[in-house]
Amino acid sequence: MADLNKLLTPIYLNEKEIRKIIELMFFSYRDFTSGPDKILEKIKFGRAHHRVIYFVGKRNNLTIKELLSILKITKQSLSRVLNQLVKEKYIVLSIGEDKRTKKLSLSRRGLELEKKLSEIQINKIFNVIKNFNENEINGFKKVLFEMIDHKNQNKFNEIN
Amino acid sequence: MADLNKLLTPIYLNEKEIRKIIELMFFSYRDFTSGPDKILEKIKFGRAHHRVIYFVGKRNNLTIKELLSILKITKQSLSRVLNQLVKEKYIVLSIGEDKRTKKLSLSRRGLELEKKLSEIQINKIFNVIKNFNENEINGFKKVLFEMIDHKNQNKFNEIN
DNA sequence: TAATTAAGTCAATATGGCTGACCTAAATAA
DNA sequence: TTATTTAGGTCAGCCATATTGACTTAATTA
Repeated sequence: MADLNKLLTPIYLNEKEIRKIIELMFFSYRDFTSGPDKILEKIKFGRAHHRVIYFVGKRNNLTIKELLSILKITKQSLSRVLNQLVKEKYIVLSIGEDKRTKKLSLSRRGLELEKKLSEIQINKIFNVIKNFNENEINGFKKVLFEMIDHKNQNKFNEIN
Repeated sequence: MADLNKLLTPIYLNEKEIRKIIELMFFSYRDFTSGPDKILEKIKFGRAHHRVIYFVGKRNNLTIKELLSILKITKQSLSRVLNQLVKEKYIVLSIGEDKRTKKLSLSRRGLELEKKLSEIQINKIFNVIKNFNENEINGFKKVLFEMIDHKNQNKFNEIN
């Protein structure tokens, strides 16, 4: 059975090859986030601040609830980060039509920081994928998408 | 110029499309690590323990220095995690030919945990990529590889 | 009017990083 | 042979990010 498996399984489905993917995920994600991390450090922010700025920048007038459902962290965790961003005027709050809700948006200052941080990642991705053909890039995106838990794939689709 | 760019830039190199990749990286990495995280939680370990177990399992008789150069964390950070793994008998230390060095290897217990944790990620990847053709999978791997900082790509090649 | 929802807050806890300072023992270079 | 470098260890303190649990307020909805 094990031998039959070896005969019938294409090489790219071997455990050894799959383990390479595990490592590629680790190394690439680490280096993918390291650029923004360095800038954030200077202004005493962390990766969590970047995420908030990123998604607020993407969807202006996001409510806290929506943001929590994207980030999937507790409101207590978000609270610390968000309060800092509001206090330091990167993010502006306003009250929604439903007066229980609050809408988040980037200030000019916040938008500047968002640009600065995302630019690094955008450039990195651009410089990588420009050397690949459309099929390869689509393969990359489709595989990554399928690596997202089924229940969370909707979230990606919702915001895009 | 901006208009010319729009005319000449393929759609998959647009900022909007690249931002999707940023999000795919975030969501996929989060869900990729969530499986092992749940198991680790039960035995009061974290993701850092998984990494150590993973790379020691991959390369038996790894030295501390080599492990540090893969993980790129400080020895003080590694120390806490590693001491726990040794104390709880997941990892065994022995002295190298160069008597200043120590070699790390997994105990039977450690190997069992490694299997249990990696199995989740291996199965997840297997179940995703089995539905893709070889070109798409290669595209995926090649793009991920190129997302690794140049200076760190060697590290991936060394261990593979 | 009662129940639910959105948001906020206080407190305690855990994990995973970091810097800096300092130590030991072994290997290597001058 | 002595001096330097290297591998590893340790103590202390700090910071960021996350968690759980308990409780509050105000607005909406049943």
